[in-house]
Parts: sequence; C-alpha cells; structure tokens
Amino acid sequence: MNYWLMKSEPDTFGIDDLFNRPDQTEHWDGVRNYQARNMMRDDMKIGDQVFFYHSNCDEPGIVGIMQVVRESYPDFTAFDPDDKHFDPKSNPDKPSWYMVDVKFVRKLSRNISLRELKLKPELADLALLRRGNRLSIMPVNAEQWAFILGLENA
DNA sequence: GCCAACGTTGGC
DNA sequence: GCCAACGTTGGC
Repeated sequence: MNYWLMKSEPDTFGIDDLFNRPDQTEHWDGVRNYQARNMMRDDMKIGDQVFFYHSNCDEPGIVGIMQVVRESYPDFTAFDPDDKHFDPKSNPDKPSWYMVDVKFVRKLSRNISLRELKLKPELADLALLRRGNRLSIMPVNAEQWAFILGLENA
C-alpha cells in the first residue's frame, strides 16, 4: 500500500466538504501538473491512504485522512469550456488529465501544522518540506506516515 | 533547443 | 500584499 499527501485550499474544498459529500466521496479533479498527474494515473491504487492537507489558509497543515476508492480515470472537467480547469488540448479521445476518487476516513484530532512538521528532523526528506515544492500531490513513505500519525496525540 | 516573459502556487 | 520558486509558453 502507498501513502500520499494531497493539498487543497479549505476555502475551495476542505476536509468538511469531503465529509459532507454523498458517500463522503469526491473526485479529485483539477490537477494540471504532469508530475502530479503521473502519480495519480500510474501509482495511486485502491486502498492507498492519503493525508488531507489544507493549503493557503491561516494554519496550513494536515487535517485528516482519506483513502483512494477509485483508480485513475479522465478528468472530465478538462473538457468543459465553462470549468475553471478547462484545457482545450484535452479531449475525451485523448485525455491529458486524470483524477482519482477519494473517500473520507477520519479527521485528525488536531491540525498538525506545517510549522510543526518543519521542526521535526525525522521529516527532513518529506516532499512537502523540500524547498520550493509546490506539487499538489506528493508521496509519503511508510516511516513518515507513521511518524506524523504519532504526532497526533503527542 | 534556448531562454525571457509570464502565470501560478502558497507560505508568510 | 509580497515574493520565491517553479512550470509553461512562444519567439527566435
């Protein structure tokens, strides 16, 4: 099983929005970066666990856990001229962009903030903390996953 | 293929 | 609002 971290701005789509979705499930559309797309398309498998990260907000950090419940399929929002993430170069015959479905697992008992994560030498290699990394989807290894969960009740 | 200009992300 | 760090675009 693989572990991931996915970013979203809570003003647009936060952990509570996922919680309130029918079946507590949503497609993760709008990813328009090739590296992130490749991870979703090729590597994200059903059952993979994902940290939900709130970005661009008062206290950026990890707020919950979700899991992959559907593997990659074309991101149809790329075909819709009225959609914010419309991409004229993508079409149903040859889609450029893919997405997965994720399901709410649980909220963390507290927000494990970016500020806190940065203080931990154990997380020096976490992709989220690497200089200049703006990817919206990043891998987390098993050790990092366990360490971060260990912070929850610390 | 190079690279300058531009747009976006996202922490602060 | 600022700005660093990219990724993308397009002229050449």
